[in-house]
Amino acid sequence: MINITFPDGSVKPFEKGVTGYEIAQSISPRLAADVLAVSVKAADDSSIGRGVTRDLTIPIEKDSSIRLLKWDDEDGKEVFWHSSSHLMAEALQELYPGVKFGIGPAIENGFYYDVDLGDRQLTDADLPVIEKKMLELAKNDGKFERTDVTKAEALKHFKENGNEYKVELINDLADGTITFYKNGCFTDLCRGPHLMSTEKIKAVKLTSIAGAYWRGDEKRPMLTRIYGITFPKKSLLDDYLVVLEEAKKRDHRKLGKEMKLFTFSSRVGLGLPLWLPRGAVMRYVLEGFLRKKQEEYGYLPVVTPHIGSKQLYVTSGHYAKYGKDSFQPIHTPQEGEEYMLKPMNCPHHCEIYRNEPHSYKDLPLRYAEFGTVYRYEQSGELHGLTRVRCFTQDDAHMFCRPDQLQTEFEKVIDLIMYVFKTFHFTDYLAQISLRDKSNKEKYIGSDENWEKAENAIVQAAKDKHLNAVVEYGEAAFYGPKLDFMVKDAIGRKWQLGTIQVDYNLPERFQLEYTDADGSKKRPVMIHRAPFGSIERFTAVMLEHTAGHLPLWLCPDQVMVLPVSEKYSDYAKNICKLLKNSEIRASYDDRNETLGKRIRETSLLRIPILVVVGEKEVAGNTVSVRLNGNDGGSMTPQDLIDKIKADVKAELS
RNA sequence: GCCGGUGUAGCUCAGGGGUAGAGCGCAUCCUUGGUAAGGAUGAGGUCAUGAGUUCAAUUCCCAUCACCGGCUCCA
Repeated sequence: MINITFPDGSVKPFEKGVTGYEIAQSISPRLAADVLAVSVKAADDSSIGRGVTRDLTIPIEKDSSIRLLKWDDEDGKEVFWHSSSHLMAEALQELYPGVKFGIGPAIENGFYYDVDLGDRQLTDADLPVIEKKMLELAKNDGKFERTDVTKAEALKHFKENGNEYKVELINDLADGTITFYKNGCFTDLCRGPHLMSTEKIKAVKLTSIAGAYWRGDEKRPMLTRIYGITFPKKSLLDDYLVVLEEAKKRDHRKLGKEMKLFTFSSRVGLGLPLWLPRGAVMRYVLEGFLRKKQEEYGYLPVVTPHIGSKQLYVTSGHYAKYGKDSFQPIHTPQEGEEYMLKPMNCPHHCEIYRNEPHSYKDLPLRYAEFGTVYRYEQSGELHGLTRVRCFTQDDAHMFCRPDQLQTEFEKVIDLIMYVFKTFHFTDYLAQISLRDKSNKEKYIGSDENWEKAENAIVQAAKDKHLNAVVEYGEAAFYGPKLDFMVKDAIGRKWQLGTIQVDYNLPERFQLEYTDADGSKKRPVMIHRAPFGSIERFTAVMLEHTAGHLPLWLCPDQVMVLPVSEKYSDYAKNICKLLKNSEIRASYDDRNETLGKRIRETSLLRIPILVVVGEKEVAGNTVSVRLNGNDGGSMTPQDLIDKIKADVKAELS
């Protein structure tokens, strides 16, 4: 007998070799019907992990803690979707004989499979056909059969059916750990785990077709990637489709149009946003918000030009690394002169540092600038305001002594946390990017400095109780970094805030300070941007709020509507009164019905609506509507006080 | 840059081998309104661009460009 420990801490004895499925059956038939996989952690396993997800049919041989995974469990969903990708592969194999398979994993919302269909091209019209086939195959209750094979057997199998992609994958594997899974007539190289059978898959939606390079390498063949999602119940699919529709309504490109914030023009050029008056006002408010906070944190404002001589970027090293993929140099009437649009602000800030000699007592120096930069992003990568060719970084560079690095870093984390808290970005991902230690020659700077910087970041994150993930090999070539990612409406992650340590530029620009003993030392540089860029931040914020910006940030905080033209003058006066108190207000006395003007104000997402008519004029009051709800009647001064108080509360 | 899709009025979209439609928006007029669309009239389009097939192309074919979904990239 062995002891099985359940998540609630209870322990039950079972026969040695009992399967997860049998355990579920012993508890209840309902559980046995719902369970998808089992997470097992042997009692003698001292590793930190939560256990290994396994097939329900694999015998458990030792005392273990287990979790029976159902649909509600993220791990359960992963198994479900992974098995779904095999089901799709089976359908593809039946529909398109000779298809070759790459990889087919579960992803955050569903799964995909990369396939090589030879000369055949799939279009959206083929997706329903594949969906139908999948459901048909699923109904046949296709069991997943697991077999252990040797590397030689595995290679033989895939060489025989001519699948060079799987052969390549197997060649990278160690012998002895290879498993095959078979469902219906489809056999795949796969580590598993899988469902017991495909019959649990009751609803299928294939969402899109895309090209994807084999193994993510743009020099290798491009496979067809088919994305899909499946559910154990039809109603769950319907719910999901509704959520997707809702998410599309929050798309910042749509909101930007509706709220008249920004636009694009092909005549101006690709990826070059045009900020409309309302967007520009919002942008100024956003900048002011950060400018004020940065002043508290001891930042010094600087302003630098939008271009710099080519020599500047040769010095910084960016020309050699990125020159040919950038906007190309600007040639002037003067022979031999070349200028470049600035792709980043740091070289300019380094030159500001060099303007005068510095003492160790002056440091840290923090130069801040809303610096507009120009980057020639690949055309296929441009995306609304999240990826553009001209954008404004809320940039700052700290020049500090090595012993100040960690403190400075922590202060930046504080600032970024303040920004995220103000915008209610609670669901962010913090990622520490460190060196790939097996490949140190890729990085610039001494081993010792890297160690110090990496430790400082890890320690700072720990001190600030950041729940950060560590990624090795993701560091920039010049230093490690800490990035903050926030998801958009449909779950794509975008990097917003970033803090990067840099040993490279101080070296290249020969930056120095004089230490206490009179010797010349090299400062460490920190790049940081809490928003990342105003453009991307605006995009993500719009999607988060569905366009309902916080009151302090709204381009128009108040719209004053006279009931009829008779009360226009009163409306104008109210508007003026609000403006005198630095409240952003407009009035709309167009020849339209009140109902219509209210509707348009709502579509612009102006939060406070003031209606004035006969009653209000008589009593010198305003009738207030707040985000669509009746806010009652009050004096203009009461309204001003209320707005001031609300704004203050939002920013506290 | 690569793979797939889309491109019709300012916006959202319908249509289809015989040179175009709706709603919203815009303009003018009527209406002077009480909390999410008042009424009438009118102006707007080289049907993305360029070649080709055809008696005839906005429609079919090809190329280019832009946008959308991915991939690669992202100082």
